[in-house]
Amino acid sequence: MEEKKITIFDVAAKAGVSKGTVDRVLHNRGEVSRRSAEKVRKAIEELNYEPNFYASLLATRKNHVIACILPDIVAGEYWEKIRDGFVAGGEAVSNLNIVTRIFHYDQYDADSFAKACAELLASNPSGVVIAPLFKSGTMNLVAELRARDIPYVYVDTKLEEGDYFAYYGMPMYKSGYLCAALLTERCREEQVKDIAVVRIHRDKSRQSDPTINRRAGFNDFIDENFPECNVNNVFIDPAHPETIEPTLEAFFAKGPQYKYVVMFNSRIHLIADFLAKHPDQERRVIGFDNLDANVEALRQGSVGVLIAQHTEDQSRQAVSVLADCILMHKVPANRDFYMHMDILTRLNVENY
Amino acid sequence: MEEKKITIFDVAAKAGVSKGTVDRVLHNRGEVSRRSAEKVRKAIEELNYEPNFYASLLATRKNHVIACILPDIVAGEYWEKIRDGFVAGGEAVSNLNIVTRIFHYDQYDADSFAKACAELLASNPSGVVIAPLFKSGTMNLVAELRARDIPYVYVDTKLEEGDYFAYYGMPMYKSGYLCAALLTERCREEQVKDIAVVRIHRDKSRQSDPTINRRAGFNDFIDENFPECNVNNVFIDPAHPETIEPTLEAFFAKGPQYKYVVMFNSRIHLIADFLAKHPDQERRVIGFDNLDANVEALRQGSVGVLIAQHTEDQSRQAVSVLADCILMHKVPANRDFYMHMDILTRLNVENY
DNA sequence: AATATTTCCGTGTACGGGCACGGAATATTC
DNA sequence: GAATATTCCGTGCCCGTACACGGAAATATT
Repeated sequence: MEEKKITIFDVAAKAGVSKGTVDRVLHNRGEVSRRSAEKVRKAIEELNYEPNFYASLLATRKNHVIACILPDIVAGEYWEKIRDGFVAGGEAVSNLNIVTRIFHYDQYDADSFAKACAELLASNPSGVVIAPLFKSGTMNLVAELRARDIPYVYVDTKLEEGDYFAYYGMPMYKSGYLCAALLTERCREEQVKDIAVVRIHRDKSRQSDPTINRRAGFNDFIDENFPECNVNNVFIDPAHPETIEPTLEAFFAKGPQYKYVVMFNSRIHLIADFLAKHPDQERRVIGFDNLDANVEALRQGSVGVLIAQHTEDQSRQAVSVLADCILMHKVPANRDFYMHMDILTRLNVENY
Repeated sequence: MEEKKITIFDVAAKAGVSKGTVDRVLHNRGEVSRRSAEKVRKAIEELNYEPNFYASLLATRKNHVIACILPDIVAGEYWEKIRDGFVAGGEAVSNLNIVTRIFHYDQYDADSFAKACAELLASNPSGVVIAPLFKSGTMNLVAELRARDIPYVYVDTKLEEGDYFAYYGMPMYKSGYLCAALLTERCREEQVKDIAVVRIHRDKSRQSDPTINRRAGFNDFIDENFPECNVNNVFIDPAHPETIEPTLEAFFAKGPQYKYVVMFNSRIHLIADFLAKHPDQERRVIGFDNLDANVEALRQGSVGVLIAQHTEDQSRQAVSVLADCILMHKVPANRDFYMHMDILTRLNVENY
């Protein structure tokens, strides 16, 4: 319990060198003969020495930078939560001689991403958090980070490459599967005939659909359990808000009576007004993420369930895990962290 | 951004005294004249001085004790999670010259509680976490803590008194209400006629029922939405496991066909075997808390939904908030922290 | 062999605050 | 008014690490 704390002096004595030498070994500052370095490492090992965290903090004058690159923020939308989590994580480590910096890019402009990457690298970070949307740009970035031996953590989405330090995100396929299960739960097969999926109109040449796996999970569940069911898409364009209502109007008017309505991205709030105007006791509506507007729709009743995650935790923990790495060289046991999928209804949304 | 950090020397200089005096004022160690103390306080105020956290950690040799008093642990049951959270919280602050100690008591023996209290007080804690079951014993404890000016935090349950430092727990009434809503969701009134509530046989002279508010919330929802519905209780006695199955057997055999089964404590797993032996597609079973055995029952399908919380977080955060109080005199903005009620099904239990 | 370079490593001080110690100033006692 | 007690407060060392500095030893250069 009350073990004597091993200090750098103990190590120095055991290795037969001075504390300066031990320090040089500890920080790879060079200027140590191979023989001495070996003795020191052995002493550290045997004594099980670990530096006093706070003495280091006190003595060091350098600030580490943890940088984050993510899309421009639109108030109330998804990336704002990622940003908030990053900021919160930054506050938590601000006492530890760590500062955080954020670099934004336009999610529709690959060049802006490259530019943000350059700025990020210029800030000489000791760790990086990446919310990637552009694959090739991200490849370039991580290649450079790898070359500089800077650890990086993906949030939201990861690239399938081997060198990232950690990843935080939602299990997309499973979330779609869960969505379908919740949508149809306690329904017999014959009851579920038509499902309306509201999607975002997007230019496929520019970006891949980040919810594609979620959709796959959804469809698989439906195929397995309701093979007769039709899943019909309607596309809305948030860039032209005035077109949303007419589009929905037309879609819902002409088709069958849709009792099941889903959106796979975080923007179910975009159709909340429409749904509220056409109330239907029987209708089951499910969306994703606890954006304020979505929660409001949940409270109002136009949305029945939100599948949410503690989005902020992704980036908050990313900062935390990077800080641990930078300051104490800690490496997490497993590097893929999947967020829990929370089921939110009007009744349990309160303390979320 | 790069403001010069104010040190104790700056304060001393400004107040025209030595750092020793400033230090005495800072720690209320007395031996300072009213005049000097005033000057020092003024200087601190004006310079907006705050001590360097890590320097003080480095310099101090004293270990603070955070103590926890809670029932004996039965592996896999509720209090184990509270204990684990406390331990985890303790690890998180172990670098901060804080040690944690746990004192157990027999939840059926008020004397053992008093004894544990005495031991706890003898450990001279700087902060205390209390999982209270005995009201009057707890009153005695907190009276003493108050006299000694030791902050204490309730977890799980709180006493209605004014001086606790914080409280972490589940909103019991609401959780019962939510339970009823989930049990009956998407059902028409005429469908819900009979609900089976499985309860624990207990000696009322010894202990009050900790789930009483949850039951109230449940009943209120049912009364509001299904006024014709019968809620029937069956009592099982975990002290005599062999009696459980016959009891249930008899209850379920003679009554109506129960499609709705609920338990308000964390022990739904006790009836999972019975339910598995008498499968019923239509049956809806809801329990509380993500004990391993409960999660297993959820996976197997004998339980449909668990209303869970991050139980460990209660005690983990209790430690954290006490550490902040002890080391930095921080006081949380609001002292009642209600856990979020998570809805767990087979499909989303995985990363919980 | 004398000098210059490089490699290696010990010393000393800074970081900011806790606290023991003892001295000075003031108050109390006889 | 001297002796004693009490109150008050400054000094100095300690905590464990980082790093600048400069010196010694080893190696290279002439």
